[in-house]
Amino acid sequence: MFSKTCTYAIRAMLFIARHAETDNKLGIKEIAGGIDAPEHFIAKILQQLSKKGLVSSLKGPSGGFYLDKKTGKCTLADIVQAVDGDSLFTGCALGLSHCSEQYPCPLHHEFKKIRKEIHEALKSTRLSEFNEELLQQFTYLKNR
Amino acid sequence: MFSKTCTYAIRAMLFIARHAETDNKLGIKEIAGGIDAPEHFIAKILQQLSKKGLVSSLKGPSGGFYLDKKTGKCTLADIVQAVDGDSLFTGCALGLSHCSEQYPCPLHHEFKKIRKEIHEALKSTRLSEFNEELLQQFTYLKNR
DNA sequence: TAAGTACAGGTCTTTGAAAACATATCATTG
DNA sequence: CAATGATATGTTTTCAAAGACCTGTACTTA
Repeated sequence: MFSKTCTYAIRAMLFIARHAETDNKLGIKEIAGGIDAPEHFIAKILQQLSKKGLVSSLKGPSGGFYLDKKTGKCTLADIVQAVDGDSLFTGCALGLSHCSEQYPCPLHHEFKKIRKEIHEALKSTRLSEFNEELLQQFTYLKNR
Repeated sequence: MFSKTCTYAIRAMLFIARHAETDNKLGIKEIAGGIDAPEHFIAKILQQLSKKGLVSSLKGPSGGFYLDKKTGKCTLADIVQAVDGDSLFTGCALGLSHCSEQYPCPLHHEFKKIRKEIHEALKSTRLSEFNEELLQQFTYLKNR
């Protein structure tokens, strides 16, 4: 469903949401260790997200990544779009470039609804909400 | 959503369903030309599907690929599973190996419903049905 | 208080593996 | 034998991953 890069991005952001605040920033090593992801790869992804304003960061000693009031409000849809683009939400399931309402591919109408549901689900989920939810129920981000 | 191989497979099978019958078999060249796919690549995919019994084929002069009563009944879900496996239907959205009902990832419950819908949509669509539908409405399989 | 220095994110380049695509050869059948 | 699917192997492209190096921040210290 998502690209590997995208799943790492989501997991990293969820990890940050759970552990980091303005006065408690997380280093790349901590994040990579916390979600079992390659360090350099997660660094690259987070810098990409930071550039687009989805996560806050600070250089220097005791620096790191964190969420403030602004960045904490970003949705999972924002993350997916920043990493994978919006092909998941708008592209043709069969990869046909000219597929449209007027000239639909055989799967067009079936998948239009499903795509919308996926988009809605991701749009309605803010990182700030996960923060509490994650503390309550048992949800893992590690892969081993 | 699907891999590139998978979209080619679906398009090829839809093309066969529309044009081929037991007494009118389609060669690889015709199929490749009909859906704008690389010839040898589509051959490999169809042989894979043929091996798994999703499409009928015959060697020799005036041979080719076609659908009979048995193969015509296969669903789009069969094709997707044969090519991409069933990771799309069962795998974790975040790629977590231990994600389960008991230890769900943060997206588990949201996506369980969506996955099921995708599976249902693909399962309920038989190639034989598309045959008529395609003849009625204007649906393209080419990409240029 | 202003250089110096260590720390941590940011950028760019290179490597490695896998997916996508192509070529050549073999096997089957009318 | 000729047409056509089956198989095996090779090439290209893409993307995940790693490495080396740059830039900004904050603390130290004379």
